[in-house]
Amino acid sequence: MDKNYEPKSFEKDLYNHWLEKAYFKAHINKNKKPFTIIMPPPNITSKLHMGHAFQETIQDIIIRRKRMQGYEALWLPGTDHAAISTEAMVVNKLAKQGLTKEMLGREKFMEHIYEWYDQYKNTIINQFKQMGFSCDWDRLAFTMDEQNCRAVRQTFVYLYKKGWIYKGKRIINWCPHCKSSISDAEVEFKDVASHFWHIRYQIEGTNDYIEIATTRPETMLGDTAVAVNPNDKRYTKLVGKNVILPIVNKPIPIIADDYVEMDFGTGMVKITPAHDPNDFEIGVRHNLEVIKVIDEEGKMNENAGKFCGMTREEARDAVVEELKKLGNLVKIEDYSHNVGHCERCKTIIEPLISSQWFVKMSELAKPAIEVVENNKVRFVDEQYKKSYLHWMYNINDWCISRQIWNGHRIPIFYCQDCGEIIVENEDPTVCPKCGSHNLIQDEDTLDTWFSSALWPISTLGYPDKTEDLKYFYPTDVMVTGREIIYLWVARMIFSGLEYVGDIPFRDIVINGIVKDANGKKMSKTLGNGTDPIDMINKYGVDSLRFSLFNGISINADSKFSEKKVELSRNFINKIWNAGKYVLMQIEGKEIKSIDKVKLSLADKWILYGLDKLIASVDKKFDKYDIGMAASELEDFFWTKFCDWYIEASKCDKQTNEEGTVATLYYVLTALLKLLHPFIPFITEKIYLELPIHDESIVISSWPKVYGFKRAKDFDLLMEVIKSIRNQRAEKGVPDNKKIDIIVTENKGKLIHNSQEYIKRLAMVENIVFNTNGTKTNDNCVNIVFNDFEIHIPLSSMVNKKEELERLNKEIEKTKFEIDRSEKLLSNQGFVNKAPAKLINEEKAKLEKNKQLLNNLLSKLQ
RNA sequence: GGGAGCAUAGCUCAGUUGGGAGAGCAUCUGCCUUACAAGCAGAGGGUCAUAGGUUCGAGCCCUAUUGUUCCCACCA
Repeated sequence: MDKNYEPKSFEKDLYNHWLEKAYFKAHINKNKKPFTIIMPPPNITSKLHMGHAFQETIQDIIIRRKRMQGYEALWLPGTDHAAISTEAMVVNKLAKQGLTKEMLGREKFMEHIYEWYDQYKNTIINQFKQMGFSCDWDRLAFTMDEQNCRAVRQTFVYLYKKGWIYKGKRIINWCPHCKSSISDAEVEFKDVASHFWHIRYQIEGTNDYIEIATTRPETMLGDTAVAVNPNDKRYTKLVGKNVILPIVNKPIPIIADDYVEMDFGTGMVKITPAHDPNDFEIGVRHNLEVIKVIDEEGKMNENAGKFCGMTREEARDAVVEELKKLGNLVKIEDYSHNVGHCERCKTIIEPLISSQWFVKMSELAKPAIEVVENNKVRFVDEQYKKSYLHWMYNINDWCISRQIWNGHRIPIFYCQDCGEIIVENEDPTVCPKCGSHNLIQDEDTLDTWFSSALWPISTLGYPDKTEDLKYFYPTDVMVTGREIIYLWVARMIFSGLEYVGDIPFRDIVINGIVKDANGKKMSKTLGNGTDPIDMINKYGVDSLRFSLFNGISINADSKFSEKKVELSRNFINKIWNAGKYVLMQIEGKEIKSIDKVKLSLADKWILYGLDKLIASVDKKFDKYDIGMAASELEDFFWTKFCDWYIEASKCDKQTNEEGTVATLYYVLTALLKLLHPFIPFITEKIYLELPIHDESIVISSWPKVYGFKRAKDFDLLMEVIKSIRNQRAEKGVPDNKKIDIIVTENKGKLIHNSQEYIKRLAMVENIVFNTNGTKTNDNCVNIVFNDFEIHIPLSSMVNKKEELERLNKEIEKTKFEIDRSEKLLSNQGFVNKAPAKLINEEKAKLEKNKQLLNNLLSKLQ
């Protein structure tokens, strides 16, 4: 092995080797249980960011352990076509060349889209490979590939024929500048300073007026009602009457609807069903006429009368002027409120009414609620179960049509001659009703989530009933972000249940967000993100991976900092050096089985500790508590294995080399395996250097608890060593100066048998045993244990007064402990109600401390 | 506006079914001890956000308050 840890020198080669050996490929194997993770597909054109690095590594860690545990482990990767954002990027690119979608036409435009995909598709995949992800790359899927197209088509046809897809009206977010509908997610709400215009409406047939307040006076031209809260006593009498809509001079009804808040504005809301989503809903409930007054360019249309042709902004001023002239404007108030803007061009969104396709949700939701309620599908973090169920109970029908060209085109064909609607698995060429060939396909595409919803089944072969589906499905765990529980997770659940009759996954792990060092979300616009590739180039993949997990909870948000990567690199460097040392020790030696050798105190201690570690790490893994598993492994490797065991083994190897070699090999091998899911490269690198090893750590077996006996004595010995070290430091003895100690051993032979450990680890030159009861207190620091005493003659440094003070402090501490135990044990409530185990422990402590106190007091004489 | 999470050492966070407050970093001290100075050894540092309650016993359970983060909705 090289002297220094240089990750770049081996990471790439190891990964390529793993690929060549096909370790990540999963096959149907009836002798093994499958374990399956389907990767949430990243946007095909995206670049690796910390979010990916984190979320994907979680899956890699889980799947690598399962593979080692002997499961047929499948991690199936894929990419998403991200219809809207890709279309936007391509439109922008074309705009720079002076081109628009419309100029090119649908077919040519789609060619540009696919060119774009081809250009970028390998970036993210190659970066995933650089991260060491153990996916079965031969199964790489794409939400627009042939398999997914068939799955989408057949699902659509199935739902349509079942009557669960229908056309309905809905308000969409329309960007008058981009001339496109945009999704809710692409609407940016910004606080805008504006006004509240108070307008009075005459009540029909009276001289009474009501007053409403609005931020959008220009939409009043399309008003078809005024609404009040049904519980608003001020207005109860007015409900059912009409008011005269000013300017338009038309009677519109006053209706009652819960949506209206009594104490906001005047408690009266003008209702414009064509230009406001909430008003639209109210319109549906009350059967109101829908009058569109603004067109797709953001201009007033013919329904706006004399305002026709004005922009929204011009019309607003003109309407206000007109109201003023008519005497209907009561007052203008300053007001700032949230207004939706187009994320890309910053134009104010115009909500417009339009025809959209919907999926009826009521029937699909039922089983999807049931499986989560009864934990067949389990949110590992229970808090999400509640919000999932709440959303599902109140689910709205799903609007699946999008007015863009990129994506799965809606497979609905219209006969231009007889109006027949044709929905089949194959594109029709002739109308089955009238025989016409004059057919056109719906212009819209499907919501990207329509194909994503099928992801766990389509990637395994759906709509065909494949062997893969039978073997690998339902998958085991889905790891994803909390912002897409509704958009994606929920839809995968009802899709799996409806289309293949089973849940898509058993466990759902919702991972947190990796934020910057200040706790801010990493974002492109803020420029506070760290490129994972930079970290890899500087510190290596393992360091980055470990830094993302060490000590964090994967369900909580975490803070990333380069410092953490550096610290992880330090740990991995420690592994490198420890590996180097162990290899030096065991090189050329016969490595005997651990049950065939004589074990030293230290050997027994580390082996017992390893057993406990394995059990604990397994428990944490099974709870998906992998961040804690990582830090426990680090602590064991560094503190117990390196700082204590390896140092102690330097004594043992003189007298019991066979045991030391066997233990070093056994423990290091197990630790490398336990660490492998987190840091695959260094663990493989060292593993392959071991004199005895399997073909690769990737496919080696996960460590199991052996059943070693506890070695209590070494724990006591550590206390002894620590107390000597402590006294040396307290008295200012530098580490390079060896000292002599005197030991009085009243009971047992622990110290007698452990002299080499003490000498080496506490920097002691000579140990003298005080066998004849000589008084050794003078000029000594006396460390008192139950069975023995350590006297450290530090004549030049020990001040008798100081030593007396130190002893008194020890005595006080022990007295305090005794007092505490006695109080507790005389408390009837405690004795009656506390568990027996605890009471016995307390009694034992009390006895021990009483004896210790006697020993200490004797030192004062 | 609705819902959820978090609040523990200067910083980042652990703290399993309630049973004596933990780690790492940072700080201070001493060491180049032949795997490792990207290291080794030692030390100091906390009214567990606040106020109540349940209990023999509360960082942990209950209630309220404050601060903070996120999700959903976007309000005329």
